[in-house]
Amino acid sequence: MSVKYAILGLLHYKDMHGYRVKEVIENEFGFMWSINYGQIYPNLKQLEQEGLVTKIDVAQRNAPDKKLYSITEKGEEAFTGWLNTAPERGMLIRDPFLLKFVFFSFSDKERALEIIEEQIRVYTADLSSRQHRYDHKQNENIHVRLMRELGISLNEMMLAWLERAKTEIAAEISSRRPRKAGIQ
Amino acid sequence: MSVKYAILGLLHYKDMHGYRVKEVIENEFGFMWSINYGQIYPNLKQLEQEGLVTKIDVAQRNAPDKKLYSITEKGEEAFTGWLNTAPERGMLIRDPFLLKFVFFSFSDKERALEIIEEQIRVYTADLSSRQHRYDHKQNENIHVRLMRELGISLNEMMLAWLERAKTEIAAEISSRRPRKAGIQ
DNA sequence: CCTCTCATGTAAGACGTTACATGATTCA
DNA sequence: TGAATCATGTAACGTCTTACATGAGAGG
Repeated sequence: MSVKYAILGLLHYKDMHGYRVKEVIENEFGFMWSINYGQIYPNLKQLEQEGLVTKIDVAQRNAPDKKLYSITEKGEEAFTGWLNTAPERGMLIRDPFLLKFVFFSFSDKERALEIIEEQIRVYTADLSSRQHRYDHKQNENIHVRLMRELGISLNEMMLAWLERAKTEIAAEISSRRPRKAGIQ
Repeated sequence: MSVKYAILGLLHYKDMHGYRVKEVIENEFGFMWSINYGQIYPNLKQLEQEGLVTKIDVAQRNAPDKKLYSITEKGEEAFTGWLNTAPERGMLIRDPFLLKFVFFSFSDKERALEIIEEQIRVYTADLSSRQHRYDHKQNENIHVRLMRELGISLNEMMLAWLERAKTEIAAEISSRRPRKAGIQ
């Protein structure tokens, strides 16, 4: 949907080839975006056909040739237009863990707790890598810095919530008061 | 990907028809899931073919007929198997606003602030409707209650972050120290 | 020698969204 | 009369993921 504009935005910042685009998106937008070559290369081709970017082949000595893309004036206009428009739809979180979580009342409680603990480990690792990245890169650009802070806040909030969930669910197990499950 | 299991999970809780499935998903998983009939009806058909659910037609007097689906034993097994398996991939947030946000260093600062303010209004409205739902529904099921709390926490965190972002960006504008933009 | 990184691509399939079609009843 | 709610569905179109294919150079 907006992969196109994400690429355009990166090319607006500097010329890049497809491989680098993926790298930057993974490093910078990794917590909110996933991308793969099956999206990048066809999109770059399409952007070129639409006249929003141009391509030059660059030969390299000790690495494969690459195709450097630059944004055109028409591309700049498209990008600016998109940027100044209010975003279409709101945030969507897709997390297979959260979906399972809602149904944990129907599952073996001990197994549910195990999965929660696994998840805590995952988020803890995520948080420390984000923290590390935040501390060890210069956060010169205010927007990029704020985004990194958001990633950290999100992670911290999830962890706090998971710990609370774990405690409450564990308490329910030990007090053995099976209640009727009820969604809505 | 797991729409199938979401439906199975709801049918595990009680018999439902497609229309109701959508309603429940929107109300309960609304902040992490979006769904439409184009997904539900074909999925129900497929689940039936796989023998995971069965269907009965129910005639109604003052409303159109409906097709009530029930989970089968095979369906229960499939659901339990899925539930006890560690979730595949991690959380993915898709938010067109956040994507724009990263690029706001390239945009007209005043316009960027306007968009941020719009976003604050959106999240404020979201929060109060979630708060309202939390206060006015019985939260008998611990997992459903915890999920609602997560939604509220998420909302509060986003608002706090947006307010901070707004203040910092406004401060930058008034101090007029244009810095070089830099992603990584 | 084997694996990693660099680099570009395609094809098939899964998944999701939008828009349309139908039609009765209820409520203002 | 018109809109909203209840209810089911499909077709077309987009988007995303997975898996494959290719190949050179660097480093252990």
